[in-house]
Amino acid sequence: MATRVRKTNTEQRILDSAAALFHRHGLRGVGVDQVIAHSGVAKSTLYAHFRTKDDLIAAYLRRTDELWMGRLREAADATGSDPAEQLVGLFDALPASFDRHGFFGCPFVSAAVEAELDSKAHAATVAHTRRRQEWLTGLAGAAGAAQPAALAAHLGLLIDGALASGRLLQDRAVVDAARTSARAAVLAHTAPTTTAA
Amino acid sequence: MATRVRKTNTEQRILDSAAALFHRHGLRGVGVDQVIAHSGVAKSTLYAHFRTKDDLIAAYLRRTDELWMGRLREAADATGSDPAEQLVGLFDALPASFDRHGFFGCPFVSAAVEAELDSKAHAATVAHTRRRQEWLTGLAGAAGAAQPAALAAHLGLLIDGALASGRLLQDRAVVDAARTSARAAVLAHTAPTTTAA
DNA sequence: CTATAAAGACGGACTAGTCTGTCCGATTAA
DNA sequence: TTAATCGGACAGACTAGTCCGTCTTTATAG
Repeated sequence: MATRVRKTNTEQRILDSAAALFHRHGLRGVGVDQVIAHSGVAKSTLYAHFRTKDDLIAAYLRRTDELWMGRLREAADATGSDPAEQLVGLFDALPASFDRHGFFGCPFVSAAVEAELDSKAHAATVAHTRRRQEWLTGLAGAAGAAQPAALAAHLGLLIDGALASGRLLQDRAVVDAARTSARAAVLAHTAPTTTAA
Repeated sequence: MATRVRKTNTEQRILDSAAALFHRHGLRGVGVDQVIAHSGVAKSTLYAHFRTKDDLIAAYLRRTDELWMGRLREAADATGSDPAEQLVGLFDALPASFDRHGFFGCPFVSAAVEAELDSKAHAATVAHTRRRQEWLTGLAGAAGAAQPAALAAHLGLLIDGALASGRLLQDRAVVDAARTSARAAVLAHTAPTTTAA
């Protein structure tokens, strides 16, 4: 028990440092030496918990996926029980992410840029994207969209765009633009009479 | 003259290789040795033309900026002379980019992820983003938008989102979604009666 | 209460390879 | 002659990952 607790603490400490560093400087921009220096952990300890740097990155991305999806769900739920409203409300999670981590964009877009196609890191970004799109597709279906997957793809584009463009423009106002587009897209896809792409 | 031509040829050859490699594997994922191997140029020649790797990256990004802006302008002009139509038509340049280079996303988003804040590469991404937004803002003003800069930011978000999300989802259908949103945004911003964010 | 054993973490040297950037002599062409 | 290029050796810094001896904490047995 006690050992289990300590072990968890160390792993979390490593992952906390990894998250902070990877998010700011990118995956390839951070060496394991920087991670151990930031976390105050011995190199051998890091490698006792993570077999390779790729494994460490994958673990960081998995934890980020959980955090990220949790915030999206929270923001969606906070708007009530109407799925159509939730699809718009989830965008409230974005500015909070800006404040928390700085204007450094979406960790998964960054990872997609930097990870090799055969790495566990790349697999983790694919898994996250799929999870997110499945969730969005489910909500879109509940909202009565004629083509739930198409609406989900549209909303995914708006989420990724808000983070990518927000980083390039260094301006969080793009989040409002994304929400405006999201509302229009949800309306167009759930309109009973008119059919929209 | 002849020397000027040869020099230009060599430089172009290096930049061609750099563009192909950087676009596929990222800035940090490509070493100068790979660039010289791909271009068939001696290392000393590369360093005769570009003082550092950062300079090479910045030159690559400047050339990409010109290419990129050129394609956007072409696609916009191809739709006619109505600025509002042009703002939607420029999205036709996006799928062509997918076909040409593969699903590797926006070079400037990638560069923003990988470049250090004090590098020339980062400065080049900022310059490109600014150029693009100024052009969009001008078009938005000509189209009669109440808040040209806001509409431009909205369209920038859709462009970046289409490329970022297109890469994550590996699906070019997002471009259509982006264009749909763009049309709605242009209409909302240029509607004489209703004021939209 | 004490002795012992196990587990986890520490510190840092070390290997082996990659990276950017420099330098020099030979080659080619105007 | 002069300018551009080539080919490759080279330095120095950085990289991921291994290994080993030591320390501290905790659990257990007597």
